[in-house]
Amino acid sequence: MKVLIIEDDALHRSYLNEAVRSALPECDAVTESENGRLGEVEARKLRAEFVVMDLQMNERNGIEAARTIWRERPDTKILFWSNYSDEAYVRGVSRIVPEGATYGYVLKSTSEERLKLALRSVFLESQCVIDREVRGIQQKGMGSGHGLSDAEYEILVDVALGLTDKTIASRKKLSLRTVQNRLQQLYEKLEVYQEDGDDESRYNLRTRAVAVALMRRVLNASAVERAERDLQDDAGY
Amino acid sequence: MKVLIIEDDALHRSYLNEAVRSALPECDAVTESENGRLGEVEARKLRAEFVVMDLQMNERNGIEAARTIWRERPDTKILFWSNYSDEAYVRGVSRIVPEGATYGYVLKSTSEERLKLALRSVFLESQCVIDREVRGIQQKGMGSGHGLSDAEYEILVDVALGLTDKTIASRKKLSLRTVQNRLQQLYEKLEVYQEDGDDESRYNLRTRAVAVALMRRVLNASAVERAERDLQDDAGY
DNA sequence: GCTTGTCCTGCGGGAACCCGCAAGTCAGTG
DNA sequence: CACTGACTTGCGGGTTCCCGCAGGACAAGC
Repeated sequence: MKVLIIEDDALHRSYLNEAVRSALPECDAVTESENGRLGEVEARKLRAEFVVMDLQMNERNGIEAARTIWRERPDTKILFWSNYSDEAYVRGVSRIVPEGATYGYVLKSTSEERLKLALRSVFLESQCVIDREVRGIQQKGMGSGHGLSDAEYEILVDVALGLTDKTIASRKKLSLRTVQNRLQQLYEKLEVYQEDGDDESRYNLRTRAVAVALMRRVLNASAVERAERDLQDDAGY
Repeated sequence: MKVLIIEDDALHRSYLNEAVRSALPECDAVTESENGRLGEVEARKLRAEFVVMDLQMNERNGIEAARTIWRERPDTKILFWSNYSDEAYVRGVSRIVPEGATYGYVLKSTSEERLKLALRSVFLESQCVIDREVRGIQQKGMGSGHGLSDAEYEILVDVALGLTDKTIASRKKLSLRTVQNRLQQLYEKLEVYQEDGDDESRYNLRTRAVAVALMRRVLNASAVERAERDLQDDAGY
């Protein structure tokens, strides 16, 4: 049994290494990669079945790395080990996990015990392990609360990229008015409405929406970057 | 000599603690705080003269914490120890360092030797130590390159907050046209211009600008949050 | 069948935005 | 002094955005 670790922080990497060795005595080889890009090639080379990785990495984001790893080998078992339970990350992960794949998502703040437990559950028992806090975020997105629906999230991303209504419409094959309708739903969800009080302190709803999304951690820079790359791919087909 | 450590990652915290003790034998007390908010009160309580802190923290960002610490005691010596050299952080720090204060900025990726060296230089010799990589970012901002001037940066932040031209104008005591002029400078600097090719793939310049700024790491979520708080303070004076 | 709810679409207008043109201020320089 | 360059302001118009109103498509339920 071989395990691949992808993590750009040296301290965390060695901590993970130790945790893996101690939690999985049946593991006879642990390989380390320092970022997403290297991790991808390493995974390909090793034909890795078991991966534990960070999400926020400089060179290449964990989500992108996981996406290509899973694309090449959908039955890879991946345990995400992240600092944050931001909606942007959680949503990013659930967007790319293939049908029936097993994975885990634990926070770096959890105890060593739980980390080891998660390693065993995910790798040996093929059981999905999601930190309760992360779970909460996930539910909120789906539930009736002030979470965004998929349609709303997609338009949010397009707006955050800086596209015009018209461009979004043609990309998504919708009429202009429909796009604008969804935008209005988005504005309601994000509570970006003008306090009808005095004249001052009015917002540009469009940019205000992305500001609020950023502050609520619904969106983050890497989500925008991923979307940007998809956009470029689209354009230069 | 007492040193205060503010860092929310447990591993990094204990690593720092060890580094401080070994680099500064004259240090007889090391205190740890797990986030910016707690760090502020601890600094006040201890009347700390020597602080080493992370920048990116959940509860309260390092920049905000440093700002209040320096406001109460401008001669505090602070060593920032961060994962990133993003322009947003670097600019955020240089914005708040008081006249004549001594501080340092080293990346977490540097070797233990250099960290210890920085600790001694900043705390004992009152010498500013800035990682060469960080230095590079700093220069780029000032220099003639495609860095943003202060005026441009400020308007970028206001736009990213979602304010309208008119609101920005009245806040900054400028005419509407001036604001729009600065916006155009900003668009040039960020190279946000329509490829005059076909009709499709046009951008909404305003939101596109913040997208580009995010991707270039000129801006990040915490910068927006700081600005938002300042804005609220302004409004509810 | 009728109703109710949800989603897409068109029209139209008022506001905001993007931006070229021109004129004015103010500093520094020959 | 005139001249250049950087910054500010006003005007005007073409475009995009925000959004109310109204109509149509489709599914679910009394």
